[in-house]
Order: sequence, then structure tokens, then C-alpha cells
Amino acid sequence: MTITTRFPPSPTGMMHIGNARTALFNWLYARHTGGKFLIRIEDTDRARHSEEAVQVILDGLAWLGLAYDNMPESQFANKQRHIDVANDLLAKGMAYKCYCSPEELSEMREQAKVEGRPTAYDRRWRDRDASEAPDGIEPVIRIKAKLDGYMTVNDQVQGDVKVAYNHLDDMIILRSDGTPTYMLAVVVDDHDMGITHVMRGDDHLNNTFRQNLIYEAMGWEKPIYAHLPLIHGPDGAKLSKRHGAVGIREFQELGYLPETMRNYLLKLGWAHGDNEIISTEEAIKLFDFNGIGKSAAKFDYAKLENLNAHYMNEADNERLIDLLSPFLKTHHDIILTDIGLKRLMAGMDELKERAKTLVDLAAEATLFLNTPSEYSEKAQKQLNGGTLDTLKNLSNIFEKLTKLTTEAVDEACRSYANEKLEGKLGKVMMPLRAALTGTDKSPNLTVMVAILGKEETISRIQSAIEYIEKQ
RNA sequence: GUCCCGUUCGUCUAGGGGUCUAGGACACCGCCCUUUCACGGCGGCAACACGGGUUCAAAUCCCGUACGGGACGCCA
Repeated sequence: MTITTRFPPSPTGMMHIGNARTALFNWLYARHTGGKFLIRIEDTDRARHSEEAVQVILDGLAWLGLAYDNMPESQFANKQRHIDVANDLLAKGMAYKCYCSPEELSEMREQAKVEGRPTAYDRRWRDRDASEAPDGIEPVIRIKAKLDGYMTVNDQVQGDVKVAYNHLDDMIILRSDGTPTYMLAVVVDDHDMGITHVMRGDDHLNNTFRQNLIYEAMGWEKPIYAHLPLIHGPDGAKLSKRHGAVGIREFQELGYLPETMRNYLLKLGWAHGDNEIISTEEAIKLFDFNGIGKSAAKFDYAKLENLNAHYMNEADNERLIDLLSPFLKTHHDIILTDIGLKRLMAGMDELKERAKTLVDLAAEATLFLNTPSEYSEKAQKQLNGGTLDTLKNLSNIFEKLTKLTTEAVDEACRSYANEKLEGKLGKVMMPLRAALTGTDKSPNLTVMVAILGKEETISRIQSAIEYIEKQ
């Protein structure tokens, strides 16, 4: 049998990082075993459903590079099949009609709470005859759970987990309006799609027992389960918006690379010895249930950033420039010209080594693309009467050089420092940095000068000289 | 309240009875490199939740306690 995993998101308008990890693990396992990875959209809640919301999920998967092996299936489309199964169960006596109104049920739960009993449905209609049904109430269909013994789930992550059958309630499988519930739909779809391995969040562990009731009643083979611990925020609570970015789209917009996310998410809850940097190819080779941890992990934004710096540094220059374009546009309102493109290509080795995210990279790239429009406070301190001569002299020296290569610039700056400034290179470089970039931090200046070229370099120095003279 | 799960440095984790004076990574601190910032190099700080067992020997196995998390919908 081909190993088949699945990712069944409900279209909520965003793809939570936790779901992204679930998708990644399922994808990895399918690739590792040479099996299949299927997508199913859990869109049975029609009120909340929208095409855009579905697209957000699909976009997220595409960005992460998780290709699936089917046409994304709609759970809603399988509605009739779910209903048929419910009726089948009813006919077999494995399910029954319950005529409780929602009000009656909540009353029952209230009462149970007060008395300290479990709040599960008390099976009051399990053995009653339909003739006792009150008027005007459309029944729901509930599954009949066994009353004795225990169900054991051999979870690939959690180990053997045992629950008494009588703790499982007779859950609703078909609503009073005739629509199937999630519990029924997942089981039927997973079975029909030939899902062999169900990997999902820990929060579904309890559901597993109830869902297994359906597998057992239908005589279907149950899948192998693996329940992943949840991802928490720094404060230990379920990761949510108040902790910072949680949607995969947000991470994209913050300038993280997909390979970073894959590596980080993989390591969050899965480990292979001391390996930290794991390529996707390696991950496919190594991924297994053994490496999955049992406890919830806190999301660490600092570590993510560090990893991203690593992958940025490794990334291909042309690809980085492609990825950078939208950031230049949205953050700096820059559209790359031919000259800009050339400068970035020349400076990318220098730039990418320094940046942690594409947002950082865009900001630094700006130094190559834009003439400074203002000088930062620290830059202003470098531009005064004391450095005016230095800048004027540098301008002349650069003017006379036939070609501003890194070596030539370096040589010129050093000998100027030796002759006029007691060998203090910083006294040459810091004013030059301020003049060229408008800041006190920048990539290697000799590289910058070489990339900017004679005309642009001298023009920027001249602007700084004018600025000083106006003071 | 009921049921289920978890607990190793601040964080992610390695560890599956002796090799653990508990290893790695991020963060933090210090030094070096250096024209700045960053990178890089070197070094440092820092953890087996607690209490009982089992055993010659426990971070590793068992039980309990505490704490944390999750589930208890005609949502998915």
C-alpha cells in the first residue's frame, strides 16, 4: 500500500505557522517514503467559506515549496457520501436519532458541571423509541459508542494512549439540518482517499478516539496516527497574533526565505542529533517519527532570524535580487534601473553577508541605489569643518585616479591617512562613509566606491562638502 | 469539573541505566579581527520540576505530587 498523508486545512483566511509545520511534516513523510501527499479543503462550514481564503492556503503551500499530489479536494463536495455513511450506520444500528434541542443539551451540560460529572452527552436517546419524539424537532444522528472496555491508540509520537469507551460520548455525525459534521466528514474522506498516516496537532488527540468509533462501526482500517505537540508563544500559551507574526504570509512579508521556514519549522519539534542546518533534501532523507519530540515548543523569533541570515548568505545572488524587488518597491518605493541592477549584482556578496532578512537587505541595498537625501545624526558629526579638508582632498584624489578599483581606493585612502592623519584610517573612512551613505554604518567602503563609480562617488562627496559649507 | 498529554540551560534540543564534572544551536556577556555596523574566530554564563522507589549504578525505568498544555460544540 502506498503511504499517503494529507493536509486538511480549513480556510480561515490565513495559514497559521502551526499548520504550516503540520503540512511540512506530512509532506516530508510522504517524500521520505515515496508516498503521496494530498490536500483536502475542510470547507463544510459554508458560512465561513470563501475562495480567497482557500487561495491563501494554497499560496502558502506554494511559497513553502510543498507540492501536493492531487487536485485539492473539497470536503463539501463529498457531502452526499458522508450522509450515506451516516444513514448506513443508522441502518446497521450503530447510530441512532437524538431529539434533543440545542437548549436541552446546554441545560444538560450545565447540570453536569454543577454536579461535577463529565459534560458529555448522557445518551438519553440511545434507547428511546422514535415514537416518543417531541413534535417539531428534527433529530440529529449520533454514533453509538461502546460502553465497556478501553480503546488504545498507538500514536507514533505519544505512544500508547488509552481511553475508556464510556468516556467517549455519542457524538453527532449528522446535524438536524441533514448536513454531516466534521467528525464524520474527516473519517469518511480519509478512508476514501486512502490516507494511511494521519499527522496533525496534539489538539486532535482526543478527537482520535471518537473518530475511531466510526472506523470501527464501519469496519474500516484505521490509519496510523502521529500527534504533534503544539507550538507555543514565548509565554507558553498557544501561539497567537499577540505574540507577533503567526501567519506564513507575514513571515514572507518580514523577509524570511522559504528554506529558512522549512528548516526552522522542522527543527521545532523534530531533531536529528545535533544537526541544526538541515537542507530540504537531507530532511527528506532523515525525517521519521522517532525524531519528533513530545513536548510543546516555544517559538523563538531570534533563532529564526539567525537561521535566515544563514540562508540569505547561501542564496544565489540573482535569486536574491529577484526576491528583493518587491521589498524595494514597498519599503523604499524603488524600481530597479539597469544601473541599480548592475550595482546590486556587484555588491550582493557584500550585502547579503550583512543582512538577516530581505527587509534588511532592501534597506542596505538602498545605499547603492539612492544618493543620501539627508544625513543621520551620527553622520552629521562626521561632517564638519574638521573633516572638510579630508573630503575635498579625497574628491581630488579620486578624480585623478584612472579607475576606482577596490585596491586603488584602498591604497589611496591609506596613504592619505599616513601622510595627513597620522595613519588613522578611521579619520578618512568615517567622514567618507557619512558622505557616501548618510549614515555611520555601511558595507565596506572601498567596495562601495568601486561599485558606485567615479562620477557618483565624487558627486556624493561634493554634496557633503556643500552641506558642510552651508553650516 | 471530567478525560488526555507533557516537564533537560532564558529558548530549541542531544541524551534511550554506567562513556554526563550532561553535549550542540540561538540569545546573552567578554576578548580578538576591524574604517563603522555586521560577519567570523576564541572563551564564558547557564538545565536533568519535586518526592519516593527499582538497581551495584538513573537525566535515562516505575509510582506519586506540583506545575504547564490540550480536549470536552448540531466549529473545524
